[in-house]
Amino acid sequence: MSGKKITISDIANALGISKTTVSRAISGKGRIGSGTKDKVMDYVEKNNYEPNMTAKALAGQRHSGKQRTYNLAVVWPDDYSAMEIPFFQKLIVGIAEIAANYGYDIMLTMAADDNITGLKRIVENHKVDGAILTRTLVDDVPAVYLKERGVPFVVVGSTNYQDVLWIDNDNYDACVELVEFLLGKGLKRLALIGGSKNHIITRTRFKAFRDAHEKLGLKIDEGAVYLDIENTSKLDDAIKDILNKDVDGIVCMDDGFVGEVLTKCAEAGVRIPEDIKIASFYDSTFLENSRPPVTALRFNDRNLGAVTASSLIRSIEGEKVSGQMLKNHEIMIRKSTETE
Amino acid sequence: MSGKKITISDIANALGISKTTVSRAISGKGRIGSGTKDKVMDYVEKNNYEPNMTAKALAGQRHSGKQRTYNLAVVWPDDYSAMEIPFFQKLIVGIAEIAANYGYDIMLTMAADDNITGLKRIVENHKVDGAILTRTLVDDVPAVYLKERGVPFVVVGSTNYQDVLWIDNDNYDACVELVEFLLGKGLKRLALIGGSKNHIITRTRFKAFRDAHEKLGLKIDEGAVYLDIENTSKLDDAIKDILNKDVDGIVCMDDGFVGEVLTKCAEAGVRIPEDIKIASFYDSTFLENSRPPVTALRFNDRNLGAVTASSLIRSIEGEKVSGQMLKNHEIMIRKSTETE
DNA sequence: TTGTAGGCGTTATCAG
DNA sequence: CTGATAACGCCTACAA
Repeated sequence: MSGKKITISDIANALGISKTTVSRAISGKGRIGSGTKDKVMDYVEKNNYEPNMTAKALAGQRHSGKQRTYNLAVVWPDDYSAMEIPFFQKLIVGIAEIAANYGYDIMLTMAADDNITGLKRIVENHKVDGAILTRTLVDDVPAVYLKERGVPFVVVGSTNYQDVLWIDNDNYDACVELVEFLLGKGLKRLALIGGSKNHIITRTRFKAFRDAHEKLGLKIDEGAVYLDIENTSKLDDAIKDILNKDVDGIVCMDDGFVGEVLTKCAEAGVRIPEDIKIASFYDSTFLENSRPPVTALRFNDRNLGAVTASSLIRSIEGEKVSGQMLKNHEIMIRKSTETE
Repeated sequence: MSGKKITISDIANALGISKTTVSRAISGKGRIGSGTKDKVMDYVEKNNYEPNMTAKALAGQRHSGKQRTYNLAVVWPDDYSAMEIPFFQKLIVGIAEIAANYGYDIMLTMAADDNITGLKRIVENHKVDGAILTRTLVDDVPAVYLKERGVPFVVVGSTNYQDVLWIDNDNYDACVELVEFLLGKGLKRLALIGGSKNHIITRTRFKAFRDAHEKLGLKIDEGAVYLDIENTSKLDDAIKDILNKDVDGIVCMDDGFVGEVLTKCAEAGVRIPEDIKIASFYDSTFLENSRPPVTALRFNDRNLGAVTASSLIRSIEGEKVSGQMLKNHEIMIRKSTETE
């Protein structure tokens, strides 16, 4: 248990060879005898040597001309509602895990829709090599800034901007599937509750909702679509409206809406699932344990984070990578949509 | 608009002085003639020189102690259960907000109980000026490491270690209050469900649970105390046990346990609050919206983060600061503990 | 296949 | 008040 940091010089001395050889053994570059290489790797393992990224970056500066920090920025939305969503938390765990494998560390910063001073400070002080935007916007100030500035970045979610690297779950397909599932149960009048239309995800989900109807030759009831629901009072109004409307199902775009819906239904004496079915486009433990448990789409957010991080890093290191859609959803069918 | 970065050597050459002098002019350290200093600063302005943080960090590595990165490390627990808890997310929002005010940025890293390689990498590469540990452990590997290493740090929560700066909510007082509230309603046989005994918070809560009983001249039923509940199957076993035991109330240490408890009670035909009352030592929107809503302790986590950050920064900047207990809890009384 | 030497940009030490 | 110089840990021509 050495509290001390071990360097390639230490290794070189211990093994009676030169720093160069050690460097080569570790980086894998240059010709080197497999015997010596094994010896070095062995020592590295036993004394758990960790390369000093700062020195690496400084040395690399000469040849690449570029300043490297081995840090990635992760940008979180700053609105209150996002704080309740475990999505961002899971995402960052996936990001951090992969980043660590590549020797990168994570800088976290918040950004409100138009306030990106935190991101700016980090970028302009050269504290990061690239950035991950964890939410895409229709009018995406952070993305525009990073692009202008020439900073490599990836967005999590789909985007309308050109030449922006993105990684997304197949939200569209998943939502279509879930709505088809509901319609297949014979439901005919579905209400929809969702958040800000400035979030791309809201538009994607809405489109999926509509398309699923059309696919089955049905039409949605525009009057039962409630978007831009961003606080409790708007939500309460929407729910009250819905309950007066003779719908047979309520689809929530996020798990955050569901609690209030369940509460209000119970207060109004509306039984779930007998009178109205409920489903959510995003799952959480809350929906799993609510009474009744609520049908929802589950994605692998941690994996999404992992893929995002590796894409960004590869892109930073000069590789040509392109956007991709991850297929990894699952419909968690629960009591809230049961038919007898 | 030269696309090239300019270094202190460039400045030195251009001005016909030495690198040392330039360095001094820029850092403000050491004696220097105001005339030369002005010349340098002038040149710096005109050619917008930007210091190379990487080189700074590397150089600082030797005379370790003085270099400033204006970064703080925030260490998150890496276990699966923590990912579901909004506490850490709220905490970091508070931290980031205050840090930004002081010009600091946040580096986020995960640490399992004994695996602190991420933290080590950050510290040994001199990427941060200090650290915040968001969970305290009985056997606290990260804290010991930082202390040995001489890195300023603050822990969120109480700790058994000496000379460690800590900031905590008044969990003990709050828990005592809640239990007294329950006992005051005439409940006599309370069960308790909690997580790992290696977490200080678990011990604190348990002690409060016991002390509240003693204060009223009552004794707890040791057989109805279930700790180290760390996965669903253990939880299910515990609940089954409890329901066979003729208790009149169940106290959960965290909101995460409550969902399962409600579900199992419903399945067993046990009515809340008529047959059994339920309360939680930690609140969340889940408890607010569950059926029935569950009585719980609410803390201001964001504020806790803010105070933590400002304590750390002041400590980094040489001020003498000491641990403190924040008084900011509230008992959210809800239907799950109603008496008719 | 391996070693030597010099440099990446900055700061601190020690002379002038 | 200022200037050489030696580190910080790593990388890579260029030699051997």
